[in-house]
Amino acid sequence: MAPSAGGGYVYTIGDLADFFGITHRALRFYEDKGMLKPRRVGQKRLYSNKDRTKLRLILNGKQIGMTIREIQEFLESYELRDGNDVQMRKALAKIRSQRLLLKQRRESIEMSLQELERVEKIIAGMVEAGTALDE
DNA sequence: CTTCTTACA
DNA sequence: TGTAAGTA
Repeated sequence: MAPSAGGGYVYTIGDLADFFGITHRALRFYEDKGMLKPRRVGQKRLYSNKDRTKLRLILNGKQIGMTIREIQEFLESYELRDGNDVQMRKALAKIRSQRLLLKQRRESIEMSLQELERVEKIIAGMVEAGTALDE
């Protein structure tokens, strides 16, 4: 992470990828989607602290279950600095619906687990009793 | 289809 | 870097 003339830090694509634990390809993917616009110096991309913040927003968005399109919209209003309230309300709604979704999945998984356990006991009992052997 | 990852040239 | 194939 090299400091720029202005005092702000700049990052290479590898710096950011390592920092956030993603690949350079993901960064290019987001760039193709117009969510990141790193400054170019020749071939190289140089990311500013602002880019880093945007990437964090993208990753946070992913974590709460936003689609790329939703994140794009979120970033748009973030950049425009308007609709901040609306923006946060939407994010909050997304968080709540995602929590509900994950809880439902957990319920479903727990039911599957219980069913598996039930069947496992039956089969284990058969094996132990020799009932499973066909003869 | 979406959202990347991996890999090759 | 473009592309293609694989993934979940």
